[in-house]
Amino acid sequence: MLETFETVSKAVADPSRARILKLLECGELCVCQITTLMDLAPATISKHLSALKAAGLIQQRREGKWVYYRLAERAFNAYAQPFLRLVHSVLNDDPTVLEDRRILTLVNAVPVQVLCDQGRVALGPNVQARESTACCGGAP
Amino acid sequence: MLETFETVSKAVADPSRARILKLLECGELCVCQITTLMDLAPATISKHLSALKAAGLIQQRREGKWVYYRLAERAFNAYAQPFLRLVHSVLNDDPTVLEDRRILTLVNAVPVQVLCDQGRVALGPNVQARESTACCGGAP
DNA sequence: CGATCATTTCGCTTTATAACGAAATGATCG
DNA sequence: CGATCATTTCGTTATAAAGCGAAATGATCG
Repeated sequence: MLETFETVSKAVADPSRARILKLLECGELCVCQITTLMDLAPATISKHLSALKAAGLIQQRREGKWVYYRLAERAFNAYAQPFLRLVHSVLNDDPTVLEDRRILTLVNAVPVQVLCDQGRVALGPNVQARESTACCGGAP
Repeated sequence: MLETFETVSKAVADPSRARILKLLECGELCVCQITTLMDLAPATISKHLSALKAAGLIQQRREGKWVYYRLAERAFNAYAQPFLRLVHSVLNDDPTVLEDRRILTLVNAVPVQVLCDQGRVALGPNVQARESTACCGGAP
């Protein structure tokens, strides 16, 4: 029991995974969509999703070439739903989460196939690399 | 915000710290009581308490030679109370937590001064080292 | 049925965390 | 006001976790 609690709480207690959970609150996403959104390597995202799934926080579904993840609907253990409810109730005005959701609207406007082929470029000029907020107007 | 969420969730997502929180649900305890209960080095307990305090989950109070810790009553950040409520609602029939609470009754029956002097010995024969459940009837 | 391609696993490096003993701190109480 | 002693900090070690690139997997669709 304590062990399961540890698995679930540790799964939540990582910023990248918390961001993924907040994204999935808006609806299911496939791996390449999440990868593009978070600007991390596919291997990294896959490992995060694996941790969230092992914790019973998310579930997967295959459709064609893509694997879609969504928040868990059934209670796989005693802790998953309580943690999901907690996460749902917080971070809703966090800047990172808000920015993620802004980009999410751009992602949803692009066919998944295009996203897999082109990555971030497919999102157009409204999206830069994550930390480049000040790089263009910076000192010469 | 995400950073604070990380601090609080990471503080909760450790079995030792979760056990401490469950103990403090029963009332405040001083460091040497917690040290005896958990059978860990004072330095280790102190660090855990420091992490819980930095997360706004507990607060401290000095009385004489001892420092007492209790669950936080005020909301030091947006996440502490939600996490405390979650923890309060779970793990209540976890074997480790139940055993901790059993030993807690023994601890509360002993003056703090005696506990500081003698450690676990002060609790009498009903308490062994943590992992010795099967050591006495084991193979020769 | 074989090539393609999204996803996952593997191997590795870097960074973070838990635990301890020893030394430092700092409040109490002779 | 100095000794004592509970607690904290420091320094270290060992284990765990995050991230990536490269290779493996496995489902799809020519």
